[in-house]
Amino acid sequence: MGDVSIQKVAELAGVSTATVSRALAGKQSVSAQTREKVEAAAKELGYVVSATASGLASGRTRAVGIMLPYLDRWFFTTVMAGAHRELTDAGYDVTLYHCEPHRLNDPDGTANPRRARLFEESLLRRRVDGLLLVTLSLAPAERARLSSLDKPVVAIDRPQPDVPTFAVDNLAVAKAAVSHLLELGHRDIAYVGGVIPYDLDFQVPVLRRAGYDTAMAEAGIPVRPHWIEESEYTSEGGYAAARSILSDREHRPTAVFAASDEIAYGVLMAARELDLRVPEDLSIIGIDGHPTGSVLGLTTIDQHPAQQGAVGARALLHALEPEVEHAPVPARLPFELIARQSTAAPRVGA
Amino acid sequence: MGDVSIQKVAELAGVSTATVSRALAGKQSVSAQTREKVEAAAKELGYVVSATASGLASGRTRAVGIMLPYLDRWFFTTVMAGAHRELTDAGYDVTLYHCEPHRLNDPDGTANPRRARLFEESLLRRRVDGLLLVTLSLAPAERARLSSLDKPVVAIDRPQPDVPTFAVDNLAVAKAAVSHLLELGHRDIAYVGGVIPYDLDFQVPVLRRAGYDTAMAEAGIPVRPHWIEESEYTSEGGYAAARSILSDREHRPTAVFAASDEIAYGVLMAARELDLRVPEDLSIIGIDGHPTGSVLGLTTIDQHPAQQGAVGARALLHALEPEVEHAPVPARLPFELIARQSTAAPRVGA
DNA sequence: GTGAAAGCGCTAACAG
DNA sequence: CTGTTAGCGCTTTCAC
Repeated sequence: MGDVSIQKVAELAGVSTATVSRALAGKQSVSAQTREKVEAAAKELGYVVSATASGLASGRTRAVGIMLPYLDRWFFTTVMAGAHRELTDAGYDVTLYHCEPHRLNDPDGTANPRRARLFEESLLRRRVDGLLLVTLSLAPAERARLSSLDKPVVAIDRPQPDVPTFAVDNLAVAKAAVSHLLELGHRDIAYVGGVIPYDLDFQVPVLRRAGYDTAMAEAGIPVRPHWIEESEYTSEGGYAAARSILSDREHRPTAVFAASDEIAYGVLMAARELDLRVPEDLSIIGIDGHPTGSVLGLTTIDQHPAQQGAVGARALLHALEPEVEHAPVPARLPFELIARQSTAAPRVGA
Repeated sequence: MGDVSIQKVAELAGVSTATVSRALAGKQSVSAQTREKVEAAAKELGYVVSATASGLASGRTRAVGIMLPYLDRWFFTTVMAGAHRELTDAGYDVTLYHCEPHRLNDPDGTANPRRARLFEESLLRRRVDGLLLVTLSLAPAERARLSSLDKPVVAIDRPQPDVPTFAVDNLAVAKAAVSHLLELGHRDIAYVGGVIPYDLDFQVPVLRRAGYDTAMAEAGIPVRPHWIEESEYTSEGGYAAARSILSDREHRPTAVFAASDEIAYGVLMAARELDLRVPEDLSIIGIDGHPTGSVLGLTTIDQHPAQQGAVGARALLHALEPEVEHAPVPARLPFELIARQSTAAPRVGA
């Protein structure tokens, strides 16, 4: 096992290796009868084509790379899982590239040897036919490397110059979150979100913040600077930011819009520590659709990350196999308000 | 770029392709002078060896596979992240295999086409030099397939016959959790844990449960059957189980040992809904070291999953390159009690 | 529709 | 220490 070559299959089927190759690749130019013989022989011998040999001869590896800034964070791995399924269902193997996030003090990522090695070595080994970039910001030199590879690339969640990108409308997502609070009757709404080290171009934070600003402006509500707090995308960050916002008893908001569910968890805990009841004293809404939110009762906007991954994967498959019919790729990714117990109308006179 | 072959490097360096190959592979049998020339030429041309060509010629792909039952759950992806870093630092690429968990009604996994395809196709393409199994239970036929591959395999967190396995001492982990509660003075301790679909052999649940039983027995405390509740390893499962245990006001425990942090979150919420204060009315301890626990104030036993992944990866590297000196592999994986706010001494007369 | 033959780009003896 | 020579196992013209 593992030592069954195409040669053996050819002998057993009584045809040439060329024909075995064609038959097993599903090429049209093989008679039904021959195809059957070949398939039977392959099955009997337990033959499966060698990835390396096939790759060398054809120039196609039947593998794609998924590149992520974090390998252990829910949002990213959920996108990855969605993409992985789509890709493996289409017969591709998946190679995982960890592109460590930029540091703010190293915007080019050039000072990060792992990141440099990824672009200067790993990718150049040409182990994959295409690449899926998840929430990544690339430096110009890195983009140049990618395009020198001359392979299809698709980005998810963060636009890249010259790369087809699929993302939810982050502005609309943020506006929807704030609108939910406004419709409940809130006017004093704080925002916690913001700075992420990997976020070189600050796309998502900027858009979410912009959605907040826009929705508030449209509602004719002036925003108190004190109500806007920066936070990393973690519970700890949200906690610290919320402590700051909520500690001013005079001008305490009645609601908080957190730019992620993880941040919202931190806000939830800060509120509890300050003996603020949720939602009676404070409404909280997050963004993402993180599973723990269901048991914490967090209202959120689910952006269906697995589906985002699947959509990106499908787009890549289209590029990889233009001739094959693939499931269609939606242009706009959907999101969905999930109202739970952390939001309600503000108490009158609060 | 991407079209730079070893030939070009050889010409530029004025040596044969064989020498280029040797020099770049770091073989000893190359003069320092030649090596420098070759490296300079390779660098100038931006040459990186082709993974497929090298793999076909040498029989070694310089890639390893990581196989996981879940691609979107914190514990598994954190193990994966730890392994990934170790592997890429050693120059290997990582291919990700998703081995969908067994269903209880399909213990062999034979009715799952994706899983079948993984073992009957993907792995047989021999894209990787070795395999890391994370928390996986394999059917006999699947194990047979693996060993027919004749490649090194290392398992993490769940023993496989004939496969070197690295895992924390789950019995000791569970005993440590219960001991923590006992030392605080609790005697009425409930257990929530248990059934997982993928857990064919029920290793982890069984061991954690056994740890609970043992610790309780050693303390001479009889266990109330009502205090043992099965749960999936999710917040929802923990919530449901806790509602059941805590609803009996007569025989309510003063502490709950949850077999995972996610379960513990559910217990936390159930307690809150029943107006039980934590830890005054109820102490809760989980297992894992999940990050949200820090902000929720959950006492837990951190089992350092990233480190588990790293250790497994290192063991695999040892097997892959016996000649190379690798970082040592600890025999026993460490764990650590992290006491936070969810545990305290029971109230007197509670 | 099928076979023969020529590589794909590299590595690994084998000489020297 | 280095070059020559065979392949690795498959795919793909090019004939027929």
